[in-house]
Amino acid sequence: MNLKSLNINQRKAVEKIGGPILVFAGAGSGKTRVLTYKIAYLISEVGILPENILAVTFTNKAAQEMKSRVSQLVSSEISGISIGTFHSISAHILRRDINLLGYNRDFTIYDQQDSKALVKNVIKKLNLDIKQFDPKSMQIRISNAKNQLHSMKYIEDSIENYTDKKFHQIYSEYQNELKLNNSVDFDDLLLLPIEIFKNNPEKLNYYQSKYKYVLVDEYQDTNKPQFEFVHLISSIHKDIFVVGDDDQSIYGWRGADISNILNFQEAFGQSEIYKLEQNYRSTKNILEAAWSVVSKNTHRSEKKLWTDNNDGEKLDIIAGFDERDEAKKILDKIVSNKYKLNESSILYRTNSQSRAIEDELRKSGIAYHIVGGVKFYERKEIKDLICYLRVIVNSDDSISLDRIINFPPRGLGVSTVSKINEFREKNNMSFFASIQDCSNIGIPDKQLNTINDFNKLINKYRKQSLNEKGSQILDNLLNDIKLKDYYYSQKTDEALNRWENIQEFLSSIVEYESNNPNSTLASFLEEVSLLTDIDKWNDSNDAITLMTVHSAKGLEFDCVYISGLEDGLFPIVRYLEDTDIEEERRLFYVALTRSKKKVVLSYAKSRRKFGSDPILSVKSRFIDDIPEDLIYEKIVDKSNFYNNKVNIFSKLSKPMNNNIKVGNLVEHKIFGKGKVLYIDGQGENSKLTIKFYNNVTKKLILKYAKLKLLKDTYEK
DNA sequence: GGCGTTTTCATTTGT
DNA sequence: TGAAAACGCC
Repeated sequence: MNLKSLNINQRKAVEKIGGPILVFAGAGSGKTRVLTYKIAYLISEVGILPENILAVTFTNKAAQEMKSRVSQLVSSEISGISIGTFHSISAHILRRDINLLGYNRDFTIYDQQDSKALVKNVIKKLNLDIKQFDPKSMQIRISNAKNQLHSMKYIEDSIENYTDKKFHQIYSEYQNELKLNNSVDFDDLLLLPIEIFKNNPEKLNYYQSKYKYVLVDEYQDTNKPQFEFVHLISSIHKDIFVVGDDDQSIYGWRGADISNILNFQEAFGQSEIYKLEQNYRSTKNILEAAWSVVSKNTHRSEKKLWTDNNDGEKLDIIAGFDERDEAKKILDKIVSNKYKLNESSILYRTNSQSRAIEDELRKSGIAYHIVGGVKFYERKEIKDLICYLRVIVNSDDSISLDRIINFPPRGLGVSTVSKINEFREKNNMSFFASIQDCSNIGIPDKQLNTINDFNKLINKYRKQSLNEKGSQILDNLLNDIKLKDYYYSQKTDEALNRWENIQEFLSSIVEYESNNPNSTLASFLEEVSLLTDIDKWNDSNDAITLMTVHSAKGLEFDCVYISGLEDGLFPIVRYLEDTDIEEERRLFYVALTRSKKKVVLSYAKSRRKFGSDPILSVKSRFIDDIPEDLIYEKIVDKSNFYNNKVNIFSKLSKPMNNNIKVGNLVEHKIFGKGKVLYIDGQGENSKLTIKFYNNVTKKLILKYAKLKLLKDTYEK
């Protein structure tokens, strides 16, 4: 095999066989190339069969690309190879073996919305106050516990107060309910295979000998369960090859554990480490800017990217008066630039920032596509149909059943449903099982008849699903439940639009079936829950791409616009305590290193948050970290327009009665004394985050809060 | 008891 | 801005 196109370190990493290998691969250093060549080398030079290789990528799209590149290199059939994300690989293992844990193979995969709904049901079932135990934060806490591999026993042992105690109850009941529903959440997808391996040595043994060589991409973003998974599979043969870059670790909030990569050697034993430090992607100026940011971090492995590329263009900085003006100025840049639209991307920290930019793009007629945000399959009208399909495949799935039992409205409201729920809780049975036989629990005849009709409908489709295609089932179902009439009768644009989306959904399942001839309805549902926007994205259309920095990981563009560079937004701050500034810096580093040729940084001097009055903002400290000599042009708003607006602001700000700063001790009429943790914006509209002495944290608008400043000293 | 309408309230990032 | 909860009408 010809390895001439690899540099010396890349080549060493590819040719080294036997034992654990860690490749530190900086941004743009040819990481994908190394992985692709490594797999091809294993197949064509070492003689390992494709079906004995497990390669884990970060997105499904990356998996597809890697597969097709490898097959080009080896010129032989590789369809037996396992390439995919942790979640899709785990899902496949569970489809085969989940019965060992007492679930059945038709299990549903719950997204966070479903999980939250289940947590909420559990809280209600345990008669706890929904205000005191917020379903969303309980769900996050459960997810964190799972990502930390905390066992139920551990959680029980570390109960310190009432909240902990109730949390333990909620978590444990949540897990019971999941099983009763024959459903798994995203975290279970990773945890259950590990449980299978631990309880069934012969299964572990099977996968250990099936996957003789294990490769992991983006290793810096693996969490504890993912580590455990690959560690178990490779623990005998130790043939594991991981690639990553600690500087690009941006998923700490999701449990990604940077020590996985930093402690690789300790975990896997005697191993080889290679460093790829030559960057082939970006100009010197971009790399230097990126370096000036990330080198401020203290927790990182020592390395510095370099490049043979030329200096290239310097960076531009744009400041808009507000988010709309920022967007307009970005558009001006896009128009005057020489870079192609499909080689350009506008990045932001939060999805909500896309709106202002989208509006301006639409006005000026520039083509764009947007990745992320509210996903297609999460739209209400689509999710409703998915829930029908889920119930048809897995009738134990109560969360989905709950969603469709009265959609479209058929006269089964809250009181009927809660009667059924009481009944099923008493008998610890699934929702569907309880509607089979609920004639003696005080439901009026009218509703009872409706339930029977609904029951017949579902059973009809359960039978159909055994030999009909999913697309056919969906088509029949749409007619049966008269959805078209339902939406058309509303006579609103929104309803018509929803019906159009449903048509699109129908064609997506048709397309899926033609691409996957042996597919089932269950496999379609699995794909739907694991596929992300980025997996479907392609840059072939002549359109600019809008997405979050997180979504842009692994991608590259000629020209990258990084917008919303304001303190508090990027780096983002909620509560001072839980902001990981180093991770924010890495995120900015990832954003910069997406660019090959040109970087444009932008911020707005004021910004509206969900339609409210504008709040003055301050330019990001990250901009100040970049040396002046790397900046070409600063387009700062000096127009009268801006100055006028500023005057308006200063007028508004006049009645400001005090100068409250972060760290000050203040007193509120109702909440009492507290410490100012964070101030969002400036002037009387600024929003203060205050932690009061009763341990309650509140966000208050300065002009309404009527705070008394008690102590004007900074506390650490 | 169901269902449409009004009000509230919350926003990082995503498999 | 948009979804979920609370409200109030049939």
